[in-house]
Amino acid sequence: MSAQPPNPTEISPPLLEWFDRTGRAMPWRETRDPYRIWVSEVMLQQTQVTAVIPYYERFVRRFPSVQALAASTENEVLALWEGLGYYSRARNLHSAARRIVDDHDGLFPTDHAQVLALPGVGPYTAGAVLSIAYEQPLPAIDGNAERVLCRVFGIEGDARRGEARKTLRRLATEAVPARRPGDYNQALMELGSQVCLPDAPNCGSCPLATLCVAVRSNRQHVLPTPRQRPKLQRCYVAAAVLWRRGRVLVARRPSEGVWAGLWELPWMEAGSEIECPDALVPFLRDAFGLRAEGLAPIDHFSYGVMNTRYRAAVYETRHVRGRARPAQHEAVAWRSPTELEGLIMPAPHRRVARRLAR
DNA sequence: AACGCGGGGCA
DNA sequence: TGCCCAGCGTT
Repeated sequence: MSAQPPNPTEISPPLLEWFDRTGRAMPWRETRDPYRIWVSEVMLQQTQVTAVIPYYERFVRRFPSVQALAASTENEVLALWEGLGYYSRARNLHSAARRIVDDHDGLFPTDHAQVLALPGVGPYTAGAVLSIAYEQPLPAIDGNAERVLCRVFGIEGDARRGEARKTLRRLATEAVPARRPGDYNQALMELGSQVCLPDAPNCGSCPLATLCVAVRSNRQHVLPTPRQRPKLQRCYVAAAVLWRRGRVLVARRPSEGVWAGLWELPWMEAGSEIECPDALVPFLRDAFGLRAEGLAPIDHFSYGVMNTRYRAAVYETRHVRGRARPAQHEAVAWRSPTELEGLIMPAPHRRVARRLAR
């Protein structure tokens, strides 16, 4: 009962027509400047459009050109990135800007291989920037576009691996039109995010419905084939708010690994639900050389990162003795809740800091 | 509170 | 190819 997949060249005309009619206005759609397109594409990685817009506007106002970005310090860039998360994106953006100035005369490269060689730029970002800014007919397959293509062409199997992956890439490449490839790529992603939704696709208003294998075989809900996902891990953490003269202890993480170089509250991981702060006391002694007493619970919340679900408990005390000396951190500091605003902190720690400032 | 998702670096 | 990185919007 398999419907015939469409010819890849049939996709772009109805899609572009739909995009011209319904495409949303976005600040980075007002420009053909490859630098701005690039900044927007990096910000849009794992972050939604509405969250990106204010960050994008602030960023290009502060750094209007690749030269301005390259001339700044990494810390300035991270400060503007604060709140967007996944800070390696900002570090890569900054280091790539320096490379563009040093090696490419300050012009965003037009050569595909040179673009792919920039830190933080992979197949998606390279295709997006080169197609949108330079009209190069390259595909830009993000998660939304992948879902649309799997449904339209009826691609079975995990599209990230094996035969399905090859098929997807071949058809995606053939489907990119020579004219308006950048608009086509944006249209495909926008269709995925606005119409071809994961759970409840709105096929009635989809410009590709008549071509779509999934629609014609009524398999919208089984395509794309779900990926195998590892089982969810659960973790427990306890964080400490240590007060001294109206300030709390924060520590700067090492420059490698998770949350590299960011400031955080003292915290530890535990194998099971933490019922009492007893485990924190020896931890604070070992990691900071501090003797804490009277830790009392003030907050708890949960957050997830990919495959792990964390349950966090926050304890505070004013009874801390000793001079803080970090064993695993690069630095420690005592900061008032207001001063914490100026530090770059990971999302869960920022949450606690904001609570202290209220 | 549970759930589901993404793109790039790197060995 | 498989792990690492380490957040948020939706339900």
